[in-house]
Amino acid sequence: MPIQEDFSGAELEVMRRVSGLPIDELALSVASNLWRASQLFKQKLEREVLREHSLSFSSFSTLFIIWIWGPIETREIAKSQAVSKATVTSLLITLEKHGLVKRKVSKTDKRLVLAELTSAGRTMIEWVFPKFNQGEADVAGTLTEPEQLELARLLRKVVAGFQIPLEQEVAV
Amino acid sequence: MPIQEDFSGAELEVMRRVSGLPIDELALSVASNLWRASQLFKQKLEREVLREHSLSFSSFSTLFIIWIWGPIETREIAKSQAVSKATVTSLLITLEKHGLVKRKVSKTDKRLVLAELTSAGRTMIEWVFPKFNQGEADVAGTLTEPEQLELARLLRKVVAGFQIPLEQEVAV
DNA sequence: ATTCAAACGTTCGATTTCAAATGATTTTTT
DNA sequence: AAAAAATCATTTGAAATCGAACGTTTGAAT
Repeated sequence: MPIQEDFSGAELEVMRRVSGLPIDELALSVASNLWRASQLFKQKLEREVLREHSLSFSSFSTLFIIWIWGPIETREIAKSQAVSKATVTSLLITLEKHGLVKRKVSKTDKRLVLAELTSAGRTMIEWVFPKFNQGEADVAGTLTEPEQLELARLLRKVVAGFQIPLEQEVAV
Repeated sequence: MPIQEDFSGAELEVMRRVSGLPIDELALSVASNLWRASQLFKQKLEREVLREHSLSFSSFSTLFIIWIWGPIETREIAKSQAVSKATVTSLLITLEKHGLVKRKVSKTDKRLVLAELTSAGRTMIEWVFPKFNQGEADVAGTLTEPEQLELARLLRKVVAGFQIPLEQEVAV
């Protein structure tokens, strides 16, 4: 099976050095390329799009979520971004400091905090998002359109796999 | 074209709200699922495998790279991990504090710093890596083997796309 | 040989990140 | 209704992360 020609040089060397150990090489290959692609993507967008607006990748993502979902609870931001509530607090403080976001306690449940954009925040996201999306298009553009569709489908399936953590064990 | 059924609920709502803007929805879909999958993967491994050994995802990755590549220069760790040199310095300091790694200045070029594992570091990575790989296998296991191969291939192609940044424009 | 430029790792300041602990509020039990 | 448990967001302390600035060392140019 000539799998070598599908590997990058570094990847091949790793495989060579862990061969002999009883490991799942295909899973290693999937995971390491997933991680590497995501990090390169993040860096590209931060450097080419976000830096000039003094936004971090996380700040931008948070701004985007608030833009999409209107006034939204802190805990929902955390869930949608797959980060802790503490992280969201920290991000919102930074965004508030920059005048892009406002926080207010919910009237109906005083434990909840709602986040919404200021007009400066709305201006910012509406200005930056198209450029961000262009960066996404540059990255995805490495693939043909059928390949992009397939990649999205496979990633979606992987993501869905995380959301059924214990059910099967409980069902015993 | 019934693409809806391939979207998750949240993803669909985002698409609905940005429709009307001239954006590349497929690229958005690829990028957001890439990022989400990578973050969920990182969190899963940190919680289920690394936490009990007091290792962060980055610490583990650094340990792994040093394990594979023997004494290795700081700049090469940075490149292979797609992080800045400053980050590597910080990670090596932490790893050194925990007695897992040793640093030494290169004899032939005093600007370079070489990192290598201590015996405690080697014991650690050889103990943790199989468990880490099992976590990778759990994640990849959501897909069939042909799907895993295809996902790895597509991600590898995306990664390769980052390594030819300006050539084409220069060629004009 | 001396100066100049490039490359390297580190330091610095700011932000992001998390788990654990905390304080406030709401819901459930009793 | 009072007490207990659960649920929030925040704070705290530690680490990760980056760009920019810095000092050291090497290589190139004069």
